[in-house]
Amino acid sequence: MKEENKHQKIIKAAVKVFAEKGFYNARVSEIAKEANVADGTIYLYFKNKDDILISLFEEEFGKLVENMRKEINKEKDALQKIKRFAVSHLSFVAKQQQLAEVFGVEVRQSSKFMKEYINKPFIEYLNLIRSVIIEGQEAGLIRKDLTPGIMKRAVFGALDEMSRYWVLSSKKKHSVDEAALQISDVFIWGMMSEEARKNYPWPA
Amino acid sequence: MKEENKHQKIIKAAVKVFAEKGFYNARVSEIAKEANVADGTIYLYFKNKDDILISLFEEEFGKLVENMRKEINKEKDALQKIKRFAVSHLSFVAKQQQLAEVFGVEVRQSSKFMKEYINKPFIEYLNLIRSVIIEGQEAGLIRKDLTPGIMKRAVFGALDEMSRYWVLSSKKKHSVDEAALQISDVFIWGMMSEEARKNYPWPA
Amino acid sequence: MKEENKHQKIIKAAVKVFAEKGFYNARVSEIAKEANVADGTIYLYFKNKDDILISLFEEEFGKLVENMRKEINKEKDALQKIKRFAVSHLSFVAKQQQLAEVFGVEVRQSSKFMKEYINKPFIEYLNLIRSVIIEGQEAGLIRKDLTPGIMKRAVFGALDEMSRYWVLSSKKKHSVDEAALQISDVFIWGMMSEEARKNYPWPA
Amino acid sequence: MKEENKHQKIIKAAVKVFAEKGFYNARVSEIAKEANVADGTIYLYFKNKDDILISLFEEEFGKLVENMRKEINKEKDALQKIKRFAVSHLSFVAKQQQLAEVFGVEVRQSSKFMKEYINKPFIEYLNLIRSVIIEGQEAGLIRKDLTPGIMKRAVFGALDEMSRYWVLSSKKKHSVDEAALQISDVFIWGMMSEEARKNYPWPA
DNA sequence: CATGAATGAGTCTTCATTCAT
DNA sequence: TATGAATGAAGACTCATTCAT
Repeated sequence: MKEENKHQKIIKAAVKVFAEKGFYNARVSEIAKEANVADGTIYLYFKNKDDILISLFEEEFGKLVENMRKEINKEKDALQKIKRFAVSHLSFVAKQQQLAEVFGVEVRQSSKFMKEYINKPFIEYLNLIRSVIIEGQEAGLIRKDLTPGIMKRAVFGALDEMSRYWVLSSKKKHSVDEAALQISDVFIWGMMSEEARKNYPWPA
Repeated sequence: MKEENKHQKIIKAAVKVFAEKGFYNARVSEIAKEANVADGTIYLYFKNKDDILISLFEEEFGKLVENMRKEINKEKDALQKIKRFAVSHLSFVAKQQQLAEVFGVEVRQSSKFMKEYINKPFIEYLNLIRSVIIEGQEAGLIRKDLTPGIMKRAVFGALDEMSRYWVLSSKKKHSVDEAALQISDVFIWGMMSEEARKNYPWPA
Repeated sequence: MKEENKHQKIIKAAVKVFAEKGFYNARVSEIAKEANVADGTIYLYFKNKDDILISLFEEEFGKLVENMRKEINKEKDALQKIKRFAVSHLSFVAKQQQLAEVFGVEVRQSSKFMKEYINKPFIEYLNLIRSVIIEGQEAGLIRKDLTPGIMKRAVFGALDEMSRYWVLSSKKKHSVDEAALQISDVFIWGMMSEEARKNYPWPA
Repeated sequence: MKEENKHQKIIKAAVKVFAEKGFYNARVSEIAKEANVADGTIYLYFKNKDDILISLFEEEFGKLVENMRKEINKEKDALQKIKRFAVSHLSFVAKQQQLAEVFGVEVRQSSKFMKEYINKPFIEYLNLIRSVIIEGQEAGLIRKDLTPGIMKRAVFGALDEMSRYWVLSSKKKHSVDEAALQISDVFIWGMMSEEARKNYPWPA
């Protein structure tokens, strides 16, 4: 039982340190210490500091995407899927604060070079929402005048801004669940087509 | 007038360089070159590199807040104010891409220390939305079950994510105006109270 | 009188440190200390450690070539020029031990990449001998069956090996002058054409 | 016989890697890979990286000395021995390029500490020439005014510079044999005593 | 006020060497 | 003996900041 996989140990340590300090203020040596390995060991598993962040994204964001895909498929109805997305997203944030913090910050700030690698899984994540919206439009539940590419960003942005607040503030005035419900509710009623509004079973 | 205020010149240069490289990859010497001053001159006007970003925020974000306050006050109705906010916000992004990019990225990534200074004007900006929502709730236009503190973040987040896309992507598939309208429309219909929905003059 | 040119100061310090430790065992920080500048200052004048060595070669070896060109032109006769070359070469070695040591060692060992830059002035130096030999052959003083490209290396190699011994050994059994005379004498008599041997004024 | 002595396997691999990269740019792990052993195995056979080079010298240069001793003893006459030395030396270089490259470079560049060990066999090699010269002087074939300690270096240096060129250049304009003959010829005629010159059977 | 050459603390990264298996 | 994952000391280089002019 040699110890848990070292690659994982380092990723986990990096999440912690990146969350605390941000990528640029994180020291490789601190990640090493956090992971209980020597500095040099990091470089047996990662090409360089950038590569730690990139790998972290590919692997962890990948898991997140897969997980979310399963979550929303538990719902039949596109509008319910949006609600489920909101709840799952914020629940992930609540459970994995540090990881969420890293995702939230680094998706935005990393250098142009890294963005290329980092955005791939992120776009996939966004496109989960896009698919749901298209599905809803085809089913007549969602207004057809709304551009899915705009809406996916609106929905994600609303949730993400909320989670950023939640993650950073120590106060946590609003419970995450409550936020998820309010936000998804507004989007559902805002995007719902005229006819769906008549037939849709209350409450959203 | 050639000898424009040097403080301003440096801020302007910093906006450009921060937008291009991000704060951590920006070199003070590059800002100096862009501003046509010597490296040392920067330190006559700013305490250090952090201080450039902080000042930039305080001053430029301050202007933005003031401007937005005027903009939304051109509308009487809270729902229209929200639409105006969306349009003005994205129009600012379109006109001042670099500044918007700096705002968008650095609000999130800057070190905990700086965040304190940077968040102040940002919170003010968010609270413009909050006030509008409260105003709308008091006027019976907006559902009272929605928490203004959540909704301000939802609205801002939706717009911000959109603008981030717009700023970074070179494709610009969706016109900013179109995005502003769709997003505000969804929020308006989503947040509108039952009774307002009956009386509210079409279109939103 | 701000202090002597810093570029020169660093080169001079590098010669000393490279001579003592060799390029690979030389520490940039030691060169800096020897030159009485900060570590970072080195990088204002040189791209990197390699560049110090390359510049050193280009500049100092360049001077050496020019100097030697003048020296041998003081003689009319190709055979005398060879003697003059030998004497001047070893006299340079004696006067500039450290520089000679760096030249001698690094011409050979530097990485293939640097060799490109380092060999240029070295080849020029070798070709001074080549020209003299060709000149001697044309004047009928030197055997025509000898390939100048081979002989230039033989003459240089003989002197260089001698100087290496002289520079490294602390004993210095043989005076440099004596060595220069013996070596050039052997080459002169060995390369001299049959007819020159009859007419050539004694001693060589 | 597959399981060749591992010590030998490592030396052989080191020759290849040192020749390609030079001692300082050679990686122990690369030698290990080339030798098909684990990194750690190297340290079962050698104290450290330095020790690989030192052993390599002692063993391989030792062989070279022995071999050369036999070669020159095939000739009776000191002048012929010099020719034989030249031809054998360059023929060795041609046949064992990599080893020659390592010898040529590392004799010069290795750190002062290693030089001690490395020079021993090298001095022995040089002294083969010295003995021949003394023998020639005693036999009246070689001028008595020449210092054997100088001449041994001149002869070796001339050949070595030639071989360095031959090993490094890809062009190989001059055949090695031709070079050996020209160089030894010049030395023979240059060192030959007056009286030998009258009686010595042509051609040299 | 302005300059920009100089500083040197701070970090990533490499790689010879070790040691548990 | 043999392995090769792990170590951590060491060094090149960067860049925010200072200060003599």
